[in-house]
Amino acid sequence: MSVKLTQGAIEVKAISSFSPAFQNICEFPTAKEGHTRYRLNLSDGVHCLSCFLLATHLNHLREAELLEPNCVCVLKKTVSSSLASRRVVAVLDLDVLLTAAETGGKIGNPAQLTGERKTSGGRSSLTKAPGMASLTGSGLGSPPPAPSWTIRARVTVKSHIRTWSNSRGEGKFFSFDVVDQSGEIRILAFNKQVDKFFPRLEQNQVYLISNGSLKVANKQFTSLNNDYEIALSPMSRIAPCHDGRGVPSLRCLFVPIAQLEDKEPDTILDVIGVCEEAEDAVHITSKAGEQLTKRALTLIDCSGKTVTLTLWGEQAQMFDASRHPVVAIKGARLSTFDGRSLSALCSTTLTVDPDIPEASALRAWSVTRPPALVCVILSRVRPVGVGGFHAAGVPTLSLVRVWVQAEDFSCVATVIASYKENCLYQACPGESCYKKVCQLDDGRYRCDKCGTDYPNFEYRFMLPVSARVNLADFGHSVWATCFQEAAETLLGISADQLGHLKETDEKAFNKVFRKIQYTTHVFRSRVKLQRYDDEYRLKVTVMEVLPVDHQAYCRRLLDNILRHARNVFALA
DNA sequence: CCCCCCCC
Repeated sequence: MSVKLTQGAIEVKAISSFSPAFQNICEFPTAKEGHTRYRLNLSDGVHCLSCFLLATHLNHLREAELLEPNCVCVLKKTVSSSLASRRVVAVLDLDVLLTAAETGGKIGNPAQLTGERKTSGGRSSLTKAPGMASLTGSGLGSPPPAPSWTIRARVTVKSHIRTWSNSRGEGKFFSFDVVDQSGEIRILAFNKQVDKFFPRLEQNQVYLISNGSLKVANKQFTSLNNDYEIALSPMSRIAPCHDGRGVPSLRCLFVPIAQLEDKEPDTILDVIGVCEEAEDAVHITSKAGEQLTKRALTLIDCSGKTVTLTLWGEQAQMFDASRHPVVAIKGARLSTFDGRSLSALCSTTLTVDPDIPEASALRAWSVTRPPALVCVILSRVRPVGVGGFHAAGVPTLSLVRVWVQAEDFSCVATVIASYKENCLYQACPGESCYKKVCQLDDGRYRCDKCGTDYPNFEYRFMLPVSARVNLADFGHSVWATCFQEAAETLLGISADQLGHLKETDEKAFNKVFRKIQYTTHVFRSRVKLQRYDDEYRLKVTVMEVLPVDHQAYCRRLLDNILRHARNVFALA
């Protein structure tokens, strides 16, 4: 097997416009704040250049020894730029065409180029700017070179102007977050730059931004996926850019709700979930005597876990909780209240029904899941012991919740247990009464509801069944009660006949129950949340037991989905 | 150079 290197490609500036094949000569790992980045020295057979920076999401290639010296790879996606008069090519995607063993050594005798340029300019992107700074070696101790990049990025959130006064002086400040296709970064403005830039910037607009200086970001105060921030200087320029094509609107790194309990308190993080419940906005007075408006939302995600998110001020008032929207929250603070909960900050971005795959997945999940899904409310889990962590991560108190739109639902479930004791009761024989009767001393049966004594009674069912519901990504067992018709269908015997067996043939009676164990049916059920003192319990009643006819079940499921979708999207 | 962000 042989492959041709793309001779001459190393010298081409517009390397990102095609997919050259290069041989890997060697790589240099660089460690920065715990992250390893690999710089590659690549050869086109004539020249080699060590300006190729492997995107960290490709580190596994190197670490799995797929990208070893002498292998040949094709660069499928790159972004070129030059910062500080030095060329850098970020490698975002590559395929290894030939392994080192297959090439059998270095191809040709390539001459090493330095990648330095006399002129520089062009457009940079957000992930590369920091990479550049580390590659030029202009770290602490030497003055940074004059920055010459321009980024085209969208403002996702803009802070208000804040003034400060402390031992280090006083001044005013605002910041804004921007995204482009490569990443995100926070941009800071102090004092004169506040006056100059604050009025020009609008959320969601795209700008060309140049001439700022990079500084290391304090991760304690941001959820942005960038180790750096840009501070604007008097030389900085910001111009509106009317071509926003390809510039995304928001970048989030969502933490599943179930994982919030593993995160450090006070972390700033991103969460997405369906707004299951929303309190009304309420006015409160803070400890500092400030009048505040707050509103608590309950978010739920595919894990079935929920978390409380508190919104403040305008965000609390403006939020429309009807129709249970998907809520993406970027940069909320994790607190330890009630186990774990979230609080929005001024810099928090809240997006309702965002046009992102995570939202579609949640939406699909929320309309198809059975309404009786049992949820542990993470926010109600009280920490045990010190430090706010749960003993062995086990929730000590959990409540069950019913999906707020609870109503009839159908699911396929398998019987795993049933109670034969007391599954039959002696019911009033009066028409459609069904009230339990008491035997009198004279052998007759009294119905308190009808106020009548009868010579006989009718056996009727009140059959508790534990059924396991299995859907794509979860399994729950639920105790449900089958009344007359449902129980007769399930057991395949009338209450009268079973009552007769109970009195005459215990073996045959027991067999009826053994026979239904591990059988699978469609259960059309009704669910209610009932409160017993301090405890909530789900009350599930089986309305109808149907054979598992997959075609019919799918139709029913589809009806369910459509019905829920109509509720959710308020379609006609 | 900010870093406050509330209430149960």
